[in-house]
Amino acid sequence: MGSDTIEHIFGAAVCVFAESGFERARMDEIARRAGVAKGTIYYHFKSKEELFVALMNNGMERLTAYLRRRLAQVEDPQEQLGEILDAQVRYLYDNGTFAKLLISEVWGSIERQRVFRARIRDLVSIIEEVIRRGEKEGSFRTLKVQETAVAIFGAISVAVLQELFRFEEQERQDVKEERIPDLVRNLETLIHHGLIYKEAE
Amino acid sequence: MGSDTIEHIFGAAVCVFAESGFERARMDEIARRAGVAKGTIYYHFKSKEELFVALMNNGMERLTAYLRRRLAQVEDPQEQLGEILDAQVRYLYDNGTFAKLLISEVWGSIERQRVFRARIRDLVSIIEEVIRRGEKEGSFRTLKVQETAVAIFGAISVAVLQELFRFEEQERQDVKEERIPDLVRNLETLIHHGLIYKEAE
Amino acid sequence: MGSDTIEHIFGAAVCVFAESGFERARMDEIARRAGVAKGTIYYHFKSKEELFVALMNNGMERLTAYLRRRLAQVEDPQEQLGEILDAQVRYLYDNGTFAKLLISEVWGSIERQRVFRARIRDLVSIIEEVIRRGEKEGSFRTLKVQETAVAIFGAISVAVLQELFRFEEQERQDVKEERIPDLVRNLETLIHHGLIYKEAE
Amino acid sequence: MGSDTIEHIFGAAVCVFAESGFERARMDEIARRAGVAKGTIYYHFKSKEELFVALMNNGMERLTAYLRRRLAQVEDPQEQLGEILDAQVRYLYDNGTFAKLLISEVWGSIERQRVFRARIRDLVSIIEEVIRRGEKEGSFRTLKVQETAVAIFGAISVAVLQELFRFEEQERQDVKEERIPDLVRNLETLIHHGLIYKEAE
DNA sequence: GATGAATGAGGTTTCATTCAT
DNA sequence: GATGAATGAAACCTCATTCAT
Repeated sequence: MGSDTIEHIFGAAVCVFAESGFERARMDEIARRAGVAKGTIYYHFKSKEELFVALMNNGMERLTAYLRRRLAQVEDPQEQLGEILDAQVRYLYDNGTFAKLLISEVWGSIERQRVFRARIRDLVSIIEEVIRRGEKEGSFRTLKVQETAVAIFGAISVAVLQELFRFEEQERQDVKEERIPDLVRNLETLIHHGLIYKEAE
Repeated sequence: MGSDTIEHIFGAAVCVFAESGFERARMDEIARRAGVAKGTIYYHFKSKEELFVALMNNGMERLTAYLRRRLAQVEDPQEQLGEILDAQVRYLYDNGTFAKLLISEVWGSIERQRVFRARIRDLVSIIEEVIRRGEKEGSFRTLKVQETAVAIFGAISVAVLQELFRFEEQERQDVKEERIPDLVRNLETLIHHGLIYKEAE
Repeated sequence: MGSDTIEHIFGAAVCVFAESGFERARMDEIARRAGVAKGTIYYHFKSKEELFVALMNNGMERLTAYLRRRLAQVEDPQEQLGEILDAQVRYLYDNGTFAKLLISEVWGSIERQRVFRARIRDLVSIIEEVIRRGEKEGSFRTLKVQETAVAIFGAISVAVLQELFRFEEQERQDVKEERIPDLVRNLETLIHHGLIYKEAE
Repeated sequence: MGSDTIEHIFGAAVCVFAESGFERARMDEIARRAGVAKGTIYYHFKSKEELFVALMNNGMERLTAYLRRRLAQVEDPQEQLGEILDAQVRYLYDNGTFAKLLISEVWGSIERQRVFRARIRDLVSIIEEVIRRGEKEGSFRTLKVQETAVAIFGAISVAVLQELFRFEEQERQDVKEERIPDLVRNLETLIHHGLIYKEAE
């Protein structure tokens, strides 16, 4: 069936793009792994670039949706921040390929940032909203909302990525259930309360 | 003088690599901007890869040295963390090209992480040392040292990068002196004290 | 009705072939403009080549038929030559797309000349017959019949083509009724009497 | 030597383009026949298109120069027209590959006509000048100058092309010295005096 | 030390054609 | 009769690297 083909292409593409990066990824390899002819990819996507953009949009939309779903489950801003941390760590950990691409291909290139501007906005603004609500409520410190949200996003992403690079695929699955809560707890403490034990004033 | 040639090549290479990324960067373009023939680059560097590695090592060494120098100027761990924040923000802001490469080419690729493992260790361990000292002293919270250091590194890098992408080259110089302190102050508060205004217990 | 489909395909094909030339013409585009699926074209024509040949044969047959019809209306060889001139100019002018293909795809390629040999013969021999009749009657100069016929054919075709390229589609319709007689009159004088005003002897 | 390489590429390109037409001509084949690597062609010419344009400009410039040289040898407009006929027939006959390309690729395509507009103008205007001089002198009939020049150009080109297609390469060389004068004489009579033996009035 | 013409493997993309529905 | 998703051969072009000067 038609939709099946696209699924296969998507599946193969995430892997190959993540393994090799956008430039080094070869359409041949994507086709081979998807079990379709090279031409078939071009029947569905105009170019390598378009395939990549479709893929990343898909991944970012799903991450956004997942974050919003998790967010809806709690009311208190502090708890919401916790949910976001846990959700983002979990999603990036489970979609390691996507995480790599997000950092290396989207975050580090101005052209790509332009292409994905809207989706990045969506993602960052979820964190922003929580920060704003916390501030209004009086439980959060007053900070530059956007800068802070981006920094939090960066802290989580880079931390997860580093973690992913430390273990090989198989090993990762084994330790996953103990590593994720650890990671989340650590980031949560850092972001909630900071490094300094007791505030001076 | 011969060393002059290498300087020119280095200067051109950082720009081109940062503008286009490693893969898309063309040796032709580097040669053109350096004002030398393509063969000359190959006389000094065995390959594109080697040129890139030399370049990044250089940049990371300089960042490391700069951080250490700044660190030596204060004693208190909390102030040291402040110095690191300011130093890293400033260096990445001033070397925007290098910052981009650090995120997109080094941080996001496992092969590159392997190549630069030692330098990354150096960089991250500076933050780690400060955290350990703060903990021992009792003024810092007890956290997973490495994970925290990486998260802080990520928070700073992504925040600066985002900032860099918001302004064009020229404009950047104009607002630099007011933006950097703003950025640093915000990151400092976040990392020192976290988002939550008052600790519950 | 089925024949309707073929009409649509033919109509789209002339346009696309003429706009892009045989090689650059894409079956996709022909199908799109004909309002049918690509497979439908292949249901009716074995290949792109076959579609093209069918198309050109059709056009050449119609030109031949038209020339013969016009020729039958007058008796005198000189008048017949005039009729041919007028008829060929008119037909090529009205079927600009066909005219282009005749020059670029049929006339300029030996393989195509082989394929259309018979039709080209038909076309050229109409002119040849008139020349022969004129010679026999004594009113025409004695010349190499075939070479002369081909030269006349070329003069008319290239002149009309040049004219067609000078005006855009719409504009062409507006000036058509004044340009065609002008063109014909000029060619007629040239071919009937030559450039030289008074023969020496 | 460098210039040698370009000569080889040019030589191979005319042949391949003429044999197969622009679209079907393969760069691989041109490279093979030129005895260079494919990349070498791209080192000297940015694209297939650019190679083709360079080639045709070269050919048209040489034809123009040759026509002007021949023209300068006689004074009388009627003799000049004869020279042009002889020169053009001879050049196209000797450069059959170029002749084919002129008709099929340049003359029959509006895009190409645009690209070569200036060179085509040069070529046609040589004939125009002779016609104008003849008119002024009173020895030539008054006709639309441009249209007439184009028609003459077309008559000659198509006639030569047809002749070229009738003989294979080798055979052509053998009959060349008797065929060219025949062709020229016939065209000369046609264009000088027209088909009609005696003017009626 | 420095040059730049030449290389050729390798990549993306195109598109006529097929075939199961 | 008609469809359109799928194919894969083939073409253009890129560019890191080499080497004779």
